[in-house]
Amino acid sequence: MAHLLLCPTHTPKSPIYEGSETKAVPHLGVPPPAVETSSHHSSVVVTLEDLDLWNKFHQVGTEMIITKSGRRMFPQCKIRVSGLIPYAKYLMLVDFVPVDNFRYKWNKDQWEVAGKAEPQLPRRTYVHPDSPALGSHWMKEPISFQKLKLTNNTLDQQGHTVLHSMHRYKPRFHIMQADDPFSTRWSSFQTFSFPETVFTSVTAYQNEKITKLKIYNNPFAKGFREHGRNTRREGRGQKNSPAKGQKRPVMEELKPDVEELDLDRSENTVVKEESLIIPVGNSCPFWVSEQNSAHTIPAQSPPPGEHTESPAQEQHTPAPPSSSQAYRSHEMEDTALPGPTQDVIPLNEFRARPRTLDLAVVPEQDAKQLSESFTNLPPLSIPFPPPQDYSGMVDPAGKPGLHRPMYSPYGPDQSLNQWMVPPPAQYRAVTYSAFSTDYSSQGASGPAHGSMADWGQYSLFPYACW
DNA sequence: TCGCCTATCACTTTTGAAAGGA
DNA sequence: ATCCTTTCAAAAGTGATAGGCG
Repeated sequence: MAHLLLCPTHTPKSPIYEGSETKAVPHLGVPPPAVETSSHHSSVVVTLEDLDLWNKFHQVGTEMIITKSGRRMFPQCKIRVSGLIPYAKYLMLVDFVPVDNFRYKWNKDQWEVAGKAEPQLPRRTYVHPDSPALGSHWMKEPISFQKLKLTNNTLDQQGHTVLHSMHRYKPRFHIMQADDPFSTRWSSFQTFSFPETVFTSVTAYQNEKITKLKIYNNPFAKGFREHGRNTRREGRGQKNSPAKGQKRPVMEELKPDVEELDLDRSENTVVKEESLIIPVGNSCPFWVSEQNSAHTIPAQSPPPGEHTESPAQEQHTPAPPSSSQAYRSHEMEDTALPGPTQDVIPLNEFRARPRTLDLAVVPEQDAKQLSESFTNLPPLSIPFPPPQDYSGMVDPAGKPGLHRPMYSPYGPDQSLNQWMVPPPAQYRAVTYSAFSTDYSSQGASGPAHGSMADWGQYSLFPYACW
């Protein structure tokens, strides 16, 4: 199985966002050693499991089904972690951030921008049910977020991650050192994301290639794979949906194409090979990099069907660790809180502004870039306002026991001692209002964001879900 | 009419309790 | 009595599709 090693504080060039459709991420036979230097920087390394599978999906344009009742992700969010302190306890969290500020539609076998994104929903952070656990536990085997579910039900009370359909998102993995859930140590908070895991949320598959990939890689779809269209369906009318007439070929028709896609199921479950290791340095304030790189790398991924030009190809090769935003991580150092009006967050000040991190660094710039890369797109009425969020909001479902303040970094002691400790394997939605006090000003990540208020409520973990 | 969403279907895998054996 | 393995039913998950809704 291929691994993608990701180290904090380095942000190598993204292989992803620009039309990686036809280009595989290069697999390096001998991964470069993970770099760790100064003592105050973490040596935590995060590897994305099933990288080959993720790459296959990413090359086509990953779609994730979201349903009212909640749907698991496929491929799964699964990471391997190393470099943790074996006897320290950590929380493992996942949340999802929009990649850009657009709503998409599937038209003529490709994704197009359909308009401005919906206002962001209160973000939920999924907490791995094993949390908190010792570093040795997390490093023992890959960490699977198998039970994480995505939903489009804004009133969801199950603690599932609520997303908008037809939007693009990216999961972020957070590692937070915490001796117990009530004493979170912000100095050990780190965030990782993988460009390969960007996906478009849909309520029904749009791209048939994705459908094929899912069917041929997901064991739960075996029935469809082996029997093709159900007998029941054979008798049904032939109405096409949801993309009427453009997709839903029967399985017999799918097979050849599936082979064309070079699907190798065994590879996805057995093959393990180091393909790309991103060493981590210490000098790269990821946030700065992320911001500054926005002018060279569109913040949003292009339509999966779109090819990009030379920049995209460059991104498929291992780049100098400090040259990119894509493989970013966020580390919070145990330093003083930054001033509330800063636009750029030095790494060592991340502690105070964790939630501005991965947020779609989009608005106007993106709109421009998008219009360039989507040559076939109709004129967009841009600029679009930046993403919106509602930090510190309670669970919209209003389930009394499920959302509670989790921590308050700006409290007297910043001890973050309000983590809830649910029983393992149990969902629990929790809200917190970290940074809400001054976040409105922090949220503005650059001049492109005209409205501070829009960014102002962006929270990292509005609430967590167990 | 179009685009998106949802309930339902038939199937499979996963899960966990119960039973049995060492 | 404890631990391990096996069995099996229930639960959960899958994509496809008809039909609803705005």
